[in-house]
Amino acid sequence: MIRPARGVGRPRVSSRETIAEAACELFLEQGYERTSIAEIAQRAGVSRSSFFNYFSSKGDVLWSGLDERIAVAVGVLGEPGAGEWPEQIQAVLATILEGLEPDPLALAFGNAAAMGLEDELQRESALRQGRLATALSEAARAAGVERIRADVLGAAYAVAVLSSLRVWAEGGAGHGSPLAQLQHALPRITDLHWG
Amino acid sequence: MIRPARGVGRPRVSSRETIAEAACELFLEQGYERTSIAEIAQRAGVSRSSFFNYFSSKGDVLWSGLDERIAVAVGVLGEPGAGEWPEQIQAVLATILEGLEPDPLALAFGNAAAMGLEDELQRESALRQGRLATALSEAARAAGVERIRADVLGAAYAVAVLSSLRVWAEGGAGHGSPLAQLQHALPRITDLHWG
DNA sequence: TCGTGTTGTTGAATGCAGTACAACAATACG
DNA sequence: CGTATTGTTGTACTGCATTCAACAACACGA
Repeated sequence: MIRPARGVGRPRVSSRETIAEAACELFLEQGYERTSIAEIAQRAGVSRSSFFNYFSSKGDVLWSGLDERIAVAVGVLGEPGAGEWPEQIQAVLATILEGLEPDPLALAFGNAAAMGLEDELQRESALRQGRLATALSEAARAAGVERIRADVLGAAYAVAVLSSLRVWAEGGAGHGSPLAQLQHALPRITDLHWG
Repeated sequence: MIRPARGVGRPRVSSRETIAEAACELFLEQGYERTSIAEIAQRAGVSRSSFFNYFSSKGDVLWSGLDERIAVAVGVLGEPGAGEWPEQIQAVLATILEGLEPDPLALAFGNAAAMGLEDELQRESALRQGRLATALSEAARAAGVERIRADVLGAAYAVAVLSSLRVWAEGGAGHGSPLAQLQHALPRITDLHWG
C-alpha cells in the first residue's frame, strides 16, 4: 500500500488519483491501446519510472479498485464455514459492490467504444469473474456441495456480480448503484443451492 | 489459414505441429514464462520471424486448437433460433469437445505446475469461458430468456465446457474423453432453462 | 530454358510493457 | 549538521509483437 505523504522520508509528488485522471483523459482522447505509459506519466507530470511507483501496470489503473475488493471477498470466502448459507455468500458479494463510486473502471465500461476497450474489458472481466467463481466454488464445496454444482453456483454468482457492475457503469455510473442490480439478480441464483 | 505445402509458391519448411512440439518440450523443461519465442523458433529450426508465420503469439501455441472450435460454436450460436431448445445448445457445446485429442493445451493442463502455468491457464481459460458465455447468453436472450437468467445460463454452460476439458486434461488426456465429462455436467444445468 | 507470379523465409528495425538498479533529492529526527 | 528513510528519475535490459524489404524456392507457361 501507499503510505501517507506526511511522515518519514521524501513526500510524494503525485498520487494515484492524479495519475488515474491523466490516464483516463488520454484513454478518452485517443483510446486505451494507443495510449502508452510514457504518455500517461508525461501528462501526470511524473517520469515513466514513477508511474510504476503508483500502479503496477496500465491495466492496474482501471482494475486496482475492484481487485482490492475482490481480494478481500476471496479472503473471507476462504475462511472456514463461509459458504454454509446462501445469505452468507450473498453478503460477501454485496461487500464487493457496496459503496462503489464512479472510478476509472466505471468510466471505462461507460465509454468502452470510445476507448476501444471492448476486447480488453471482456478479457479482464473474465479474469476477475474466474477468480471470484473459483473462490465461491471452493467455499461451496467446503460446505458439502457437489463439485459440478459448486462450479455452476460459483460461475452464476460471479457473473451476477460482474454483470451488475457493468450494467451500472454502462448506465453512466451516476444513477442508481451496482448493489441494486445485484439484489435483483441474486434471488434467481438462490435456487441453485438446493436442487 | 495455412495453405497446403504442395501448390504454387515456395513450400513450407516447417509446420504448426513441429513448432508446437518444440514449444512444448521447452515448456516442460524450463517452464512457460521462461521460454522465449526466440528459443522455440531456434529449437524448431526456423527463425523468430517464421514463428509468427505459424502462430500469432506464444499463447496461440496452446490455445489455437480450442479457439477454432469455440469460434465455430459461437458462429452457430449466432444464427437465428440456435438457442430455442436446451438440446440445441447442448449439441453445439458437444461439438467443441467432440473428438478432441491430446494437444498442447491438454499437455499444459496436465503439467501446469511443471510449466509454471497455473496463473496463465486461469487467466486464459477465463477469457474463453467469457466468450462462450456471452454467445450463449445472447442466444438464450434471442430465444426469449430474460437477461439475468440468460447470463447465468451462459456462464453455467461455459464453465461446464471448460471444466470438462480441464478435468479430462488433468487426468492425463489419454483416458476417457472430455465429452463424457460434459455429459455428466449438462443435466444439472438443464433445470436452469425453466425456473 | 527462361522469365514470371506466388508464396515462404529471414533479418533488421521499431514501439511498447515491464523489471532492475543505481544515483540523487527531500523530508524527519536526533 | 549528519543520518536514516522514502520518493523520484534516468538508464539499461529483456521480451512480445509488428512492419517491411530483400531474398529463396517452387509451379507454370511461353
